Amino acid sequence: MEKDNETVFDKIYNVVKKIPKGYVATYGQVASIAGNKRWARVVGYALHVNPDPEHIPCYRVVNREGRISEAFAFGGGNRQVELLKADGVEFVDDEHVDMEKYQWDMPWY
DNA sequence: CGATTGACTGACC
DNA sequence: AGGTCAGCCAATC
Repeated sequence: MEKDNETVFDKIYNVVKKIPKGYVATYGQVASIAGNKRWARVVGYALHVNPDPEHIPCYRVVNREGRISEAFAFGGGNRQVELLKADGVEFVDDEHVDMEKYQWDMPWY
């Protein structure tokens, strides 16, 4: 059933793809769903390699502060903020997302 | 195979 | 309140 050939990265990608539009998730959140909360670093690394940016909305993944990492720059710095706004996500600051309202509450988990 | 890195988090000062 | 240190895990060189 589960393919052992899949790495943690693939699991993380799968979780990121599951993030509903209009919501954001934290690295620790994604890591927790992927398998272990301690994979927060791995999640960051996984998105860093980001083999499929078109299918992996990495811009919906933010750090625990609700802010997008500077290293994102996978499309142009603050560009991710614009994408999140387009999804209906509100910002408390130019770089901080309103986690209280838009953080993924994963209803099926 | 061993050492280093990394888009994080939490705790401590 | 804000900055710094250490810990965690997997992938890469």
